[in-house]
Amino acid sequence: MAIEYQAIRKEGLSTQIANAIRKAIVDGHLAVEEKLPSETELADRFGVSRATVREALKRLAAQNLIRSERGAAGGAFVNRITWDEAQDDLVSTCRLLIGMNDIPLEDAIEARFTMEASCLPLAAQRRTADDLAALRAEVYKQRDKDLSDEDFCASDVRFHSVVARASGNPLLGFQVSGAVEAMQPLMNMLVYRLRDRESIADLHKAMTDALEARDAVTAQHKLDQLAAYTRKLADLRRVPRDDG
Amino acid sequence: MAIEYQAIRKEGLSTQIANAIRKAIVDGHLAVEEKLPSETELADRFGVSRATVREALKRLAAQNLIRSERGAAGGAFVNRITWDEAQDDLVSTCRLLIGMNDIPLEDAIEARFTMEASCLPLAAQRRTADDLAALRAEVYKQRDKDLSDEDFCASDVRFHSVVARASGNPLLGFQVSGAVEAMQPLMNMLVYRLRDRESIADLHKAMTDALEARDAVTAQHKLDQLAAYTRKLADLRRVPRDDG
DNA sequence: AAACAATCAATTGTCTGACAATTAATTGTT
DNA sequence: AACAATTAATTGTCAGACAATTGATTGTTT
Repeated sequence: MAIEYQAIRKEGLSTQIANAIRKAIVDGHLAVEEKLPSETELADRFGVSRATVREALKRLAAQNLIRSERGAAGGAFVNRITWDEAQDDLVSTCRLLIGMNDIPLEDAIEARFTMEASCLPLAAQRRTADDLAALRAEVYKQRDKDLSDEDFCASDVRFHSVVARASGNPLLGFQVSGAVEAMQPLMNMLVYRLRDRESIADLHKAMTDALEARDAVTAQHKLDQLAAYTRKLADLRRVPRDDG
Repeated sequence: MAIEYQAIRKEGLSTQIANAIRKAIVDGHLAVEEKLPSETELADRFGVSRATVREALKRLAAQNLIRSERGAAGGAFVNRITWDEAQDDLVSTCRLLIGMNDIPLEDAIEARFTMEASCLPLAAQRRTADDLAALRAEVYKQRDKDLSDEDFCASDVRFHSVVARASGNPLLGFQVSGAVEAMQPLMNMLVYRLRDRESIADLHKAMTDALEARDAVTAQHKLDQLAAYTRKLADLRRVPRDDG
């Protein structure tokens, strides 16, 4: 007779407990802002020590699923995940992926501009007056000749994040602006001469004008030019290999 | 004289330690696969107890930044983050965001098809024979009349994930196929009649043919039809409100 | 010498019990 | 009624112990 292999648990207790609670949250058995039982009670229920429960809770806290508050009315509460927090996570994960997996600069540029382009038609339709104002504010900053390269780059990233969010679709804005911001460290490696900055700011202004006129085709055209310009800068930056 | 407010530490020790180690990893001071000091040594260095160090390590492990191995040559090692793991995280975060923030079905559909569309031109250029084979395999499954609604839906999701990754850009494929997969629970709420399934499979086949012919325009056209079809199903599914 | 078994040592996983810190609620005092 | 002190519940941290795992070492047998 064949042996019935029990589903052996290689995972430690704290991992199992974390997974159990995570499942409860994801499946909606624990509502947002609901309070979990106290650590001592969880320990009793799961039949483990408090230290083990705490390690499980720390895991969940690291994923922003819960937060712990001290005091008499304290405890662990289910977090409402916000777009901003989630985007921060996405950005830092993307940056790690790029850093650890030797993503070529060209691939990153391609991904970023491809995704941004997909937002343009929607942004042209739905951009608000606030969006336009935010875009113009960034363009204004970019014309400042005393701006450091890093600040210029940060402004550039903000500009394109606003474009992504101007699509009016939070899900789309979250992912695309995340992709744009994830690229910031790579963009910081580029060197902008004064003429480059002027050209880029000009393109940004033209793009803003096109969005104001709800002219998606022109906006797309300007974005293509920006992509080409960025690729050119990336090529220039490339150090010649010393394969002697 | 103005009081010099010390940077008060509301964060607990374990959080601070986790952040310190995370920074070391992100900044590259700890290389991939490098071994961290043992828990006891970390506890000594930071001047805290082993339990506190362990909670910090659990946080990092929850973010896939490190893993812990037992045994003589064990310890905590810096993880190489893989695209698949990162995508799993992205998908589960997206699903939580959608669930907790009452994203309308239409917004989710719009985001998903918008992002997928941005991959199409690249996919038409770069699709491999393997990609085409994978696409055709899914279409074949979708023609099976005995398939459950859930399995049909899962195949549909896999089909579009392959399209996203056929763009040949890992960064783009990661984000777009993540977006597609994040939608699966929502798509599972749709009801497919037999005729719907046939129409969808037909569109999938036509899209595959277009990609094979490197015809991005036709592929885009078919994707637009799929989007329209999905929107129609979503509309039908909507239960009439009983606002009596 | 090679193969195998037993032991050892390092490390993480878990438990127990204790105390500190924080904070809401309660109680007491004016 | 307003304010102060106490209390109770809860998380945060600590110290020390033992179990479980696993690579390395050592010893034994063939």
